Amino acid sequence: MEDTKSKNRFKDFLVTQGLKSTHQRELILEEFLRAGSHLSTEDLYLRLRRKNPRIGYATVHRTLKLFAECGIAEQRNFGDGQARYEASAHDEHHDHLICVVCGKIVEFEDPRIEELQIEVAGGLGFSIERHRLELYGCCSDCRPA
Amino acid sequence: MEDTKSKNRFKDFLVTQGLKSTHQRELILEEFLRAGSHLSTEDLYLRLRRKNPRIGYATVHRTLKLFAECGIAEQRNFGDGQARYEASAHDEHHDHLICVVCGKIVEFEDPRIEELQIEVAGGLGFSIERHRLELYGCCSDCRPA
DNA sequence: GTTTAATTTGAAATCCATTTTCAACAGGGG
DNA sequence: CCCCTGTTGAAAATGGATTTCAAATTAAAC
Repeated sequence: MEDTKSKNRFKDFLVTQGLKSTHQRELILEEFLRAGSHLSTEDLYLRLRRKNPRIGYATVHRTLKLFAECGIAEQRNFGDGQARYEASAHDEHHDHLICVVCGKIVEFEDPRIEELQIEVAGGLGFSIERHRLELYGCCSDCRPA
Repeated sequence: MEDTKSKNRFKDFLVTQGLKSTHQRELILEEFLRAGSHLSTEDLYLRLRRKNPRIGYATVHRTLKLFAECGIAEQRNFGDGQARYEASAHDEHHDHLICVVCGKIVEFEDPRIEELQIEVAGGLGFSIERHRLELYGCCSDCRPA
């Protein structure tokens, strides 16, 4: 249950940072974990409003930043001018394939590419800390037969 | 002379699109080609102001979009909240290494990585149109000996 | 349970890069 | 030169992210 893991990690984070556990933070975490990945702040905000109209955009925004800070979420940016968040699977990293027609986002991972990145960077004197790889193209559903 | 090539391409673009060749557009293109790559709109605007105080930000912005449209420039986004533009070398593609300490940006290219990208995407039913690969790390100048 | 000190909330305001508006201006064909 | 159309630039609008601040909530202390 990744959910429980994330919830515990967030609780621990709040405690160690001297922050408080609130109703809103719980609601937001619940909904964040329930909803699929790659949601914008707006997306999550609207989903939450449907169930609890008394929640504020600012709170959703601040809470998502907390999630990122404590490591249970990662911020992404696919160039549409909106930050998106996804629940992070800790040990495994992945990159993204984005369909330019329908907007579908698929995750993938390839150790050979990672390997080459390290090699290339090393050759230029860099040690890599993180990277971003996004492939934009057309998925099979959107390609004319 | 890549410069002449870009200038001609832009001229052709203006003609075929029924757009006009103006003093400002020439100035902006000159300065864009002269200045190094990875400039933000603001950067270029300030450089231009030094020589010609009568040029407007909106014009620089619009003109950079024209450059991108006609293919002599590419828009980049390295996550600092500002779009950057670089002169595009047509036949060759490259990716970026960014030093998280000093902000230095190095370009690189590796056909093996490109190859693998196509392979991986194909396996998931995608045909790639373009991609973005950025490696963030620490350059040799910034690494403690 | 009550008090207290500190954090959190949410509506609204602010920020800031980008984009649009619009009246004055410039290009270039006729 | 004239006219039509595209262009310019100052200013305003936009839109997502972020901050402000008074009121509300939390959790520790009493």
